[in-house]
Amino acid sequence: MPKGFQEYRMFEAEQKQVNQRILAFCRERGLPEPRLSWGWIPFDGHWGISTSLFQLAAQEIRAAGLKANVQERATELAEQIAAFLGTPEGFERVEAVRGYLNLYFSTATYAQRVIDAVLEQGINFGRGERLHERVMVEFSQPNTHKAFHVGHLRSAILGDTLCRILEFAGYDVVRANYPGDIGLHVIKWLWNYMKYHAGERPEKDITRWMGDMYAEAVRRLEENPELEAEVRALYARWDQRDPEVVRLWQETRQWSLDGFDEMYRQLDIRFDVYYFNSMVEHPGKEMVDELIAKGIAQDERPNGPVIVKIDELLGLKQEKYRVLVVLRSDNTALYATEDLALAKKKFTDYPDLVRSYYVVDVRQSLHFQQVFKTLELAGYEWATRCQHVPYEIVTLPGNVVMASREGTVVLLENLIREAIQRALQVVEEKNPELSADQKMEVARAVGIGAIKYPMLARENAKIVTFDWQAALDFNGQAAPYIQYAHVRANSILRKAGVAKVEDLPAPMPYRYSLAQAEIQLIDLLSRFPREVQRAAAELKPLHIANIAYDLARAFTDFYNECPVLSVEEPVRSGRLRLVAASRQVIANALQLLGITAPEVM
RNA sequence: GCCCCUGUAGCUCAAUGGACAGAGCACCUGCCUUCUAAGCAGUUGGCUGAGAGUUCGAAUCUCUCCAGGGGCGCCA
Repeated sequence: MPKGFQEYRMFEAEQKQVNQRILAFCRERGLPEPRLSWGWIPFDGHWGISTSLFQLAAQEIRAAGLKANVQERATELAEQIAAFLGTPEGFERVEAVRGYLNLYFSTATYAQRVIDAVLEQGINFGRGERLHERVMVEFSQPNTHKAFHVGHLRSAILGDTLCRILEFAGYDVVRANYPGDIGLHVIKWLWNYMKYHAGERPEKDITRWMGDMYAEAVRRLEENPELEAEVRALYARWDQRDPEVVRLWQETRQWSLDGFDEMYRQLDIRFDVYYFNSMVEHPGKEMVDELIAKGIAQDERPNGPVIVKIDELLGLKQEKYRVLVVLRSDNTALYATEDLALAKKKFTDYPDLVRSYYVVDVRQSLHFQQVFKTLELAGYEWATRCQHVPYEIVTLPGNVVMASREGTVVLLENLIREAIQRALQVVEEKNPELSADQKMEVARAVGIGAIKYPMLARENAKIVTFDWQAALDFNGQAAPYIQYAHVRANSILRKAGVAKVEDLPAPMPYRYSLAQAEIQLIDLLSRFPREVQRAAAELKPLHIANIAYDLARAFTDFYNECPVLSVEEPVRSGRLRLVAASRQVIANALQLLGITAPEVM
């Protein structure tokens, strides 16, 4: 649990006070010290804190060595405690229901507290106190000289959102990219280019062009396997750092990087630092030498590779980490070689990292466990601060894995274009009076949001199945629904002449009787900071996706049931402030998801 | 053979160890002179893969099965 977690509970003080009283109650009756776990009342439209007394009842019965009915005793206790508490300061009502104790907040003051806090803190509502702890998140490791497809999107979106959440939760975050800019795939690409396309340059759709060129190279080599020799020769030239090859590699690599930049820009994803695969090739080999010198790695060259028998070194009887190959028998580097050096480089560049996260496909779990354990064995104290954040892949319907070679890919460029195009059609239909620029702006927000949301609104460990129909469906539980709630809130405020917080009515206690929808909405607003901390602690954007949708739904209920502009004072002012607060928290949640909150739709 | 993940409504997914397991999609029926219908209301839909255990209480924790997916010495 991050430091200061308790502070993110908005009603901590009240809860403590009630806890004290219940403690006094127990002492008075000679009951065991209760261990109460407080939660919110789990019914829509009910607002307050709640605990069960089953545990206390069970404790008591056990301590006394009695055989009694816990359910009945808990019910009794709840009733007795409710009577003992009366109506504590700040609460409106206390009720005992079947072993549960529910304390309802005085909405007049608590509603004001929540709404005022949101409006005062604005874009910072929900932001955790700065922890002065730095973490690095490595994500979106795209291969240059290849296509970028929807399968590659999850690491990019998940990583970006985790960065946003961790930063908001209070961490100093370093966003790292790790492009695969060298390797056999690059050499094949260069070979094809030099032989058949010398001098050509990509005009537009750079990434697609790069991908097509790679596919062409693969096809040529499949059709004429004897050409492999040329590729090997070219790889040798690269290894010698032949100036012509290096120059061409640099130039063409940049084309890919330019293409990626364009996609990152459209997706609103940025990086603080780029580590390139090519940067860690030689340092990795040096680390392998070091491992051999330390007696951790075994050198079987030239008849075998350099390996680390991790289980043996740890003295494990059962296989767990198995054997990691850290260098090929021909002295060429593997991913493992490079990952050793990369991990070290990260901590050399940022010695104060408390965590070094790797947002990478779950299939590489064992690989990372091996690499991190090897580094630990080599005596690097920071090795235990490295952590793999696994996620499941994106497949096509029928559990078809996206693979460029199989032609089973949805190119990101196509998806973005289609999504925006489709969104534009819908805007034309729904809101024809907007200007062309506005329509395009909305279409981008909606199209990109629709792409991102499904990748974030499920467990990291669950496969996302991509299908066009679902991706382009803007109805229901999806980003546009949340964006639409934001737009509706915005619309009310606009009509009320509220352009900024200062235009709102003054802070006020909510003395009028709040509708269920209002209570539900305020309750959710108050939960947002907790969800931020939870998402950060568990590394799960899902929690933010859920609260964002819940907020949108609660606001939509409110919108349908509670008129704002046409209602009498002081209800009008109170609701106006609630609308402004709702808009703010929905916007904050969307911001964490990397989804634009539009003003109009 | 060893290890990891998943199994909840027809489909896609939620659910701080707690109160009647909830949404969306799809299907059906309604609702635009009232703050934007990308919306809302209603109807239908479940022995949470099976079994045991821990617990006052299990979709959630443990174990054993079953089913599906993934990983496991020179792929990335």
